[in-house]
Amino acid sequence: MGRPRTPLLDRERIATTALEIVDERGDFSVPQVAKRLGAQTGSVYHHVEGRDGIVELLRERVAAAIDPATLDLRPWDTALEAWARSYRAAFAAHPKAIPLLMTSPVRAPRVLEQYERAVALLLDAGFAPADVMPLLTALENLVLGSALDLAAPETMWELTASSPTPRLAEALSAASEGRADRADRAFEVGLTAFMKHAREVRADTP
Amino acid sequence: MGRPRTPLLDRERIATTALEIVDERGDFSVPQVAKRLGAQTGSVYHHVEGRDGIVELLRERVAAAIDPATLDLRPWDTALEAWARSYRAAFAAHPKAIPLLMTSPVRAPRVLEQYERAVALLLDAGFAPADVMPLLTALENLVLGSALDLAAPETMWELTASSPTPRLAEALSAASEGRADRADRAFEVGLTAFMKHAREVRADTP
DNA sequence: GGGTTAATCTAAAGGCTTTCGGTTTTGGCA
DNA sequence: TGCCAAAACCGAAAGCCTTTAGATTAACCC
Repeated sequence: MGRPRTPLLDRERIATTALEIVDERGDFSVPQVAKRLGAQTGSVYHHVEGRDGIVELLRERVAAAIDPATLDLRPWDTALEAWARSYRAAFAAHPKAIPLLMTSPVRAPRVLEQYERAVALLLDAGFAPADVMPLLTALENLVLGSALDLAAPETMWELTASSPTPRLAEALSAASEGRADRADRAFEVGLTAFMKHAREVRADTP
Repeated sequence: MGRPRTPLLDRERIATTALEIVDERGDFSVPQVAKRLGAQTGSVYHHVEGRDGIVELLRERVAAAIDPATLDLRPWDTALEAWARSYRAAFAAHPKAIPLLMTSPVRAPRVLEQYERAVALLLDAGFAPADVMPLLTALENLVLGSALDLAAPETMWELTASSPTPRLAEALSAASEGRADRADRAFEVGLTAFMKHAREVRADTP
């Protein structure tokens, strides 16, 4: 009891452990984190703003894997596309964490900076100021929607050949892929559509 | 105590009450539902498969507002676009419920039927069988991603003029809309992009 | 060296989910 | 009509969880 010679806890270790648990079980609790770090439940609250604080830490941790260098690429469309892929890949690396993190968007300073640079990228590329936010928001929606898809269990589309939905079954078997492949292809479709549209919007901007 | 003359609980009333609470507070608990219906907590479990069962009920309830008649429209692109709008509107009607419902997609029979018909719509319109699921999944991602956006609090983009992200602030003020407007416009951007791409895919199909 | 701050523990309140056994009513069937 | 299984509810309890508060000891700064 009392203060230990070498600290047991800090935000870093709490975040790492919580993410570890989430990767394993799809969820976490404060007592679970504490136990794994050899501490008591209450002690965790000295380092973190409650359970929600830990979730926010996880959001930042996962989003830290988004590669900011993608936004240095040129031309603008190459950069934007690479950024979107990196954004999605960051979440795909922790599929079990997605339901926990998706409910509110990432707005850590680290990511806000990237939005700033993405805005600059589009403005400098000649987009009209009023077009920029709707486009970036649509891209974010695409990324997050696809990430959500990645967390959906396979069994959702498990249909027998004799199901009452023969044409759905037909379309599923025509794709003949696992759910990861299907999720990837759907993301590619959405991204292709978005990029094409973005290029047209820019071409139509005086 | 004992069985009451007129039942206090049934799945219908439980779902209605839970949705009511979620619309007010953004979340619900079984004791809250029970109390509002004048019953004890444990009694609820006689009608429903635990708390998760209630969430599934809410998912179905909200998705029931998707208008299946949209899929009767022709030509195919008018139908698909109307369906997507109706799909999103169903969730938009309960913004506070979105975080609770988004974590796994709706796969109630009622909605599965609509997927079946959407598949038929695209196949009959001349799409290649292998293209259908990726397209529909991408559309679903777009709808769910945009719904998620709808649930995000305004404060997320609250930036002062003197923020360290001047160009983001510039783009936000150029749009000069509330968050609901911005979410709507982003959905429109995504939907426009998707529909245009879908038409091209079909045009390229032999 | 002494006082302040930091990190931990113990303890407890209050909420949640879920299960179980008891009690009363209902509805079908002999 | 009378009986009995099933249905619907209550009461209670187990075992989680989140969060707060006070006590205890170590570290740090002057």
